[in-house]
Amino acid sequence: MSVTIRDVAKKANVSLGTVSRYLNGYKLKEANRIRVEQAIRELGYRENLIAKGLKTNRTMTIGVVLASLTDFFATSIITAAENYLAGENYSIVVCDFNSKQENLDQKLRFLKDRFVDGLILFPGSCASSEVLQEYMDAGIPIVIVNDDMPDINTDKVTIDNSNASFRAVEYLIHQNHRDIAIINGDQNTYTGRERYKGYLEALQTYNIEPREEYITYGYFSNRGGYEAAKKLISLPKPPTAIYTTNYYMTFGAIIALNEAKIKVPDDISFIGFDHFELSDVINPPLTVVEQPTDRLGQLAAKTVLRRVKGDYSDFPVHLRVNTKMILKDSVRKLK
Amino acid sequence: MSVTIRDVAKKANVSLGTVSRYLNGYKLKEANRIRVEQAIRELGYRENLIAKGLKTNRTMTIGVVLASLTDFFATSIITAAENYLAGENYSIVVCDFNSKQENLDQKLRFLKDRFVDGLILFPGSCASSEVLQEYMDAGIPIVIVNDDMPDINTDKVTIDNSNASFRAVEYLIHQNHRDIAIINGDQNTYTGRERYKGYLEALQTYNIEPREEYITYGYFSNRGGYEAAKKLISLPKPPTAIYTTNYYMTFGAIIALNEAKIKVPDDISFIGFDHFELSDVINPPLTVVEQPTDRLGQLAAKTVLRRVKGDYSDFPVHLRVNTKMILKDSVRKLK
DNA sequence: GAGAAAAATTGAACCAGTTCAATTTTATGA
DNA sequence: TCATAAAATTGAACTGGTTCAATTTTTCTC
Repeated sequence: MSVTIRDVAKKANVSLGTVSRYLNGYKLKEANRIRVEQAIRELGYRENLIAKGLKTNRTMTIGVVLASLTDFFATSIITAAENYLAGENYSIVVCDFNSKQENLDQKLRFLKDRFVDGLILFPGSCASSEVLQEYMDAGIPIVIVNDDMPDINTDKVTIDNSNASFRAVEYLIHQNHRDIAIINGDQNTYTGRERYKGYLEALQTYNIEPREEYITYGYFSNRGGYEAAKKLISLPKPPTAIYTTNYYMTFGAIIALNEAKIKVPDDISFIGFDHFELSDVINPPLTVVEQPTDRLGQLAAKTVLRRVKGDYSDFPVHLRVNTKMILKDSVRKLK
Repeated sequence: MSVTIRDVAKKANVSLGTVSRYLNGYKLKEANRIRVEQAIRELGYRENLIAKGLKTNRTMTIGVVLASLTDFFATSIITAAENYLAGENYSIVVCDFNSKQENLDQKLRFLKDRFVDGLILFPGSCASSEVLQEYMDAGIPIVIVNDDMPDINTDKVTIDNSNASFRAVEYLIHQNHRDIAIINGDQNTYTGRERYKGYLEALQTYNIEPREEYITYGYFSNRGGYEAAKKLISLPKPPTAIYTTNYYMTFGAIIALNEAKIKVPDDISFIGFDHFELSDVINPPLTVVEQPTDRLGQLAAKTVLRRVKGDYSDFPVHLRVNTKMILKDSVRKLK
């Protein structure tokens, strides 16, 4: 049926070992090389990755596990990772665990049974899993994206979340804002805590006392952002600036401001999170903290591949990449 | 190193053929079954899918190819498909072709080299590919989601796009609207054309002459929807109702209306497309056409698996599922 | 309890590669 | 030209399953 290495060997009049060596990049005698190449071409030979995997225990496959495939931030990162990996002839097997701990365990085992060579994990709000230890024991590298999981001693790739907040709030302070509100994400998550931390640090650095009523929670959801913003603008003394710490909350908050006919930046200044298409559509264009999803994805992919190939020189590494502030027109400089 | 079927056979004191038969669901003599089960348990044996695949040419893997992993609609469908497939012990290998024809070919070949057992394809605006014919020749089933590809004779799963538009527009007509505008998607795509078609059919059915200036194009993008809406509301005689034919355009249009301080539904009625979280946040809540992404995903998965398992009884089938209209408060009944 | 039919089991051969000890070929040097 | 070292090649054995013809065991019948 299909063309095998033996067919190529016969046609090229060499042994199958020679063909195998050719395919794996070893040098052949010039004359043999030419005949092998010609045989491959003429027979239309294609490598059988399954057979290869059986002996080598390599499937050229990286597992990707995330809470939800509909999470724009995660899929942006995965896109970048997939592109990089495909260039290296690796494919990704994706599993979604629907934010449920028991699913996470199950999916991790599922992928392990499929002999993924490495794992890129977006834990979201899920705790660690004993299955991860099995990966480590089996020597399957894991890269955790944008989360910490302190009990798993492995590589991590994150944005510098607290620094992102710090710089956003610092920018507001430099524009003479003092009454700066934050719409926080879920404090049970690493990113949620870190982004809050940066906010507090910035205030502290500039000797501004944090005010409890300016610290709100949107739990990383659309509706949460909407409600938090509503609450903030109905305070007796509303803040002069709002900083939201994720895309969905940014979006919800903007809708709330629009609805209440509050003008940005005239009535209130605003810094959002994540820079997608929609920032162009909202008026005025928003000043936002942009997450370098491309770089995150590439870094995650590169790191996991480095481990797969046996380079553990800097293990475990925590790579932090900086966010970028995109200055647009949603922040007013106060007198 | 790892526990094989031979280890199990030795421990259970049967031949490896017997263990293999047990694993594949054949009946054993009671006593043997018990010993095999015990051996499997005690040794912690796990099936090696790679080895299995080598002989059976089955990888228990379905390839998924789409334009962009960040497309919410597609990923919603994929989530549902993935859940169903995982339940059947299949995994999905995902490739993103970044809306480029040459990438599509390359990714399709990439997956074929990985011996996917079937393919779920979201062609988006891409044309057919010769590689698809190779799949068909190799007997690898293909299910196309929400697109047509007339030159590929295979299964399709779509929503009933033209009917979705028809019913939305009909609903507006029943609320006594006559000046109904549409914000169309890209007419180079199947969904774009079909949704436009349903609009025209509804007008025709109720003897309403379509007006050229009410037929606008947003090309399925945020910004496109925004600009089309702006154009519509600045017409000398603006429409009394706007119907948008995709999520991103709905979003863009709403921003444009908000910005222009046009009240929905007092000044203009509105029907959007796709029902996500954000409909809850926008005020007033939008009447929308909801796409049953869960059902689409399940159907696509079920169909491809049926083919994988050799059931070609109704091949090729075009499954059309109906959209659902969610009535909220964005349409006003005219006198 | 013998003989025949049915059911269950066995294990060598196979899938398409890799690997490596043994062998052959080529290159080097005096 | 020959001995030797270095490089290239060979092919059997292996990876962990499945398959199926041959064999063994069990069941059934009289």
